[in-house]
Amino acid sequence: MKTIFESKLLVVDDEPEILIMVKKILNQAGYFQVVTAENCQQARDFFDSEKPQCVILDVMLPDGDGFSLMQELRRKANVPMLFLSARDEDENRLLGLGLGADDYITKPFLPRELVLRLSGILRRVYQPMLLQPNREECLILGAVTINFNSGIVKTGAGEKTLTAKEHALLKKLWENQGNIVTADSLCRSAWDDDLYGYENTLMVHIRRLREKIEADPSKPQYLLTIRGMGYKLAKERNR
Amino acid sequence: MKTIFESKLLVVDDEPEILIMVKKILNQAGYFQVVTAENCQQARDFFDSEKPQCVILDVMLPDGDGFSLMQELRRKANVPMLFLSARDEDENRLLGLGLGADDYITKPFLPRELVLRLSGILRRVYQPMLLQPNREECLILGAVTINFNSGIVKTGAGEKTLTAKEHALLKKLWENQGNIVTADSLCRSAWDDDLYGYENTLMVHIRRLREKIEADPSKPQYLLTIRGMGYKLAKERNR
DNA sequence: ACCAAAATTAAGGTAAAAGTAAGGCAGGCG
DNA sequence: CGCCTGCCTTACTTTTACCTTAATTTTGGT
Repeated sequence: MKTIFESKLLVVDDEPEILIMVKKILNQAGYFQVVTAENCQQARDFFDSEKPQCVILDVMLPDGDGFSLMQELRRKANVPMLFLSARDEDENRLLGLGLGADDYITKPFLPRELVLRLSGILRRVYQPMLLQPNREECLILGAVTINFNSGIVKTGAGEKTLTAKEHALLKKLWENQGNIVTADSLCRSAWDDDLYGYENTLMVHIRRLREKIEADPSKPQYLLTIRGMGYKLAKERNR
Repeated sequence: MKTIFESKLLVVDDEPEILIMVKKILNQAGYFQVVTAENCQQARDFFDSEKPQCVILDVMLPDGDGFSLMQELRRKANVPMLFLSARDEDENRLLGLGLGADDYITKPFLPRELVLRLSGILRRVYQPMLLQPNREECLILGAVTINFNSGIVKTGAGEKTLTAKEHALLKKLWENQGNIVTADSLCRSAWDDDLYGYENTLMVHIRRLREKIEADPSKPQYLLTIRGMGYKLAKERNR
């Protein structure tokens, strides 16, 4: 299962500063891979080529209006769409919601609110059945059990505790279990800003993780290296 | 599956006039069967007996707060929950959304907006199958399945893993499945700059790919050579 | 039958990743 | 306030998996 955390997200707005701001907010949240467009035409092109899992769009665009664009894009793929609007006009808000927008956010908005509303929608849309807040967040790999709530790794031998970085990295891998996760993507989810020289830092952390979850860290069975591509948390015991 | 039109909806608020108003609005909209509660205890009882498909609740309740109530109810059944709040306080809104509320509406609100937001959420939650989220990037060739997310090739015999170059080449071929792809075009998509003496390097990689996806690499059925032109990934099994 | 294009094979090179150890920094505690 | 402890980062060496090269063989079209 893919998670919302690899979601590609298309943001359409004609104000560059808004694009930059939204992109920054969402990159910090680390959940989304953001693509931006400044007008309807760009949006159409990106929508076709990038196949985003969600769209945020302004009501006013230089070459058309957001309402029509939403309807047009929705015909191609029914992904969630959120409006961003400069003015808080009741009429527009009702129109947007009436046309099936998943939310309607007014500028200026709180960065965190944007992230929360967005992840709420994505969570509902893409994992509707899985939603069990407070569920025990456990990853089971053969004889090893990792509890993300407590950060404890239980092996046959005994218990170990995950450090903050290990926790973040392993969670990201878990969220994409079975799929290849790039080093870049891992770093972005575990570090706030860019990590210089991360090539190695990441590896050291991977190594520590392996020491905690693998029987033989030199011959990993779960946390696998995909040379030239990234890392992967195997779904099943490997071999 | 139940449609949204038969949805039972639990509204929890301690102000009777709000309850009456919401009930009236929603009954007029005609979509919902509304059940009301004035405090946490009633809400719990109704929740258990009526099993509503959605809950709207106030933040302030006489015998507890809406946040805790939401978490408690959600543990029982993961239905969408919306907050209604008297004051528009950023902090509370962020808290509510952060705890997983599906929306947070401030009093006073537009009747129509409540209906629209509610039906939007219900539509998303209860008809999620309309979406095709993150479709699995899979190529199926007869008995062989290639998953590009995990980089795994599954055959009747077992599983093999694609290397970075193989991954890039096969993806390019897949994108042009059924059409001839020139050697040059393949190289450009798998290598950064020009590859000198690639004629052969490419062939070696093609060979390796065939070993992974073909039953008999010497008699390819899918990854075909078009002499003098390039390669082609067959759409159907080639005799 | 001839020739060019493509396939095959195996060996060697190389960059990516692993491994190791030491230094640095922050948070907790006396 | 300063020491201590644990975690994170850096720098460097070693290993290895993948890629490339090169030399030979096979194939298919004319």
